[in-house]
Amino acid sequence: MSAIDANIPAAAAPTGKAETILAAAQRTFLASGFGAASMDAIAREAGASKATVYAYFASKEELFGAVVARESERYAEGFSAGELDSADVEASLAIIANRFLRLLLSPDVIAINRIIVGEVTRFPALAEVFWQAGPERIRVQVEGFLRRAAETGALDIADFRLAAGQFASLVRGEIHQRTLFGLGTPDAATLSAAAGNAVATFLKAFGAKL
Amino acid sequence: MSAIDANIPAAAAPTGKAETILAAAQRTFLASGFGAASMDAIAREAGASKATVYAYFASKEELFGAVVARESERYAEGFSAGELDSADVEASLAIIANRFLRLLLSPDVIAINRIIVGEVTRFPALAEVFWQAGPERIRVQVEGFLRRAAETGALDIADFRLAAGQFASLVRGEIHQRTLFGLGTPDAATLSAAAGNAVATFLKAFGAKL
DNA sequence: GTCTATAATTGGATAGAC
DNA sequence: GTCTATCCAATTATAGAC
Repeated sequence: MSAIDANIPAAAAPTGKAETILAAAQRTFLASGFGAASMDAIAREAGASKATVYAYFASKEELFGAVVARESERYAEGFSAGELDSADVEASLAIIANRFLRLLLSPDVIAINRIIVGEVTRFPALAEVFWQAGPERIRVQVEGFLRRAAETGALDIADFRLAAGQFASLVRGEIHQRTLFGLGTPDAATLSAAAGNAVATFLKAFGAKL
Repeated sequence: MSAIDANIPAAAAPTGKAETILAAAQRTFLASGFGAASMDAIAREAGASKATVYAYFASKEELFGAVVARESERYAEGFSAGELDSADVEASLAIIANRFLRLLLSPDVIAINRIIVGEVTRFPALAEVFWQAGPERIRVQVEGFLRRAAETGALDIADFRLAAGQFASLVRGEIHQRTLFGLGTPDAATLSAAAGNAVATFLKAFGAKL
């Protein structure tokens, strides 16, 4: 695996019936959204009857919650910045930016992002689950790297928390919004360029002056 | 009106029945989302019968499209950067950042943003309408200001389009995502601080070195 | 636990009177 | 154009057999 792969862990193969149903629900919800996904479709996708689905999950809402919790957990699971070389800041930031962007733009993450934003009025608690499992964990990783890198003298940062957020914002940039809106899927070159531009601007702002 | 007000034009008071229905549909869709808003509720909100609603709009989808188009049009209508003083770059950027952030975080814009993201699979065309009317128009305004400001020698920018996008990303920052996810509403002080932080970092990256 | 069949409700859309 | 009343399809949820 290349260093800039998104490194999203594959979902565990479903073992019991509950897992099968959960996996089917996940595919259906992520593909259609909460409202457009029917329990009929989920049962069909799982190769089970609706009654069986209801034997494991009391309602559509509960099933949805279980899917979101499960998928959120996977979100940032494979995202780390701990092993990166804090001496070579530019290269390490480029790796982080590429990983982050590939994770953010991966179809599953885009899909769950869309659905949570769309249903936040009906399911406010799920957004919190997603936030803690995803964006927050990533920000912590980035902040940790920035602190280590600053110790080598390569970065000049006063507020690490703020800087980590700004780095993430620069990396997300326009391309994340555009993908969320379904306006084209960037190819690998576009994506690497976006990551590079974000790192370049971040270093112009926070790179230590010689 | 203070210089940093979001300056969102109020919707025109509804005149005919069609306008009344459109306005009612807007309130209902923005409050509940597409799926959860029923034609019954919209008719009730408009003080009309469902049959009347269908006399003006052939289907729920068409009505939704009309609402999104109308609301998108209002989005960036009141956002301008044309009158700002390109000599005082920092102050002008602060004004832009504050206007932009207040616009982005206003309840109506957040609501329509959520609903478009949530329904992008079902209504891909609406996202394009929204993008052109909103984010794109704002980026153009920002890019125009950066070009004028660069002529005074206060900014050192190679790619204006990119820089405008990065400025917008820095301003949006974490706070926009958090608000979209319904995780708290920032007060005025938080908001001004966020705008200030974005401008400061942008100028560290692109301010002309003395 | 799992299925088939069905109840109960909701919600999009329309017919027909005025 | 507007209303009341209604149709019909879809969907959530469950009863009852095995």
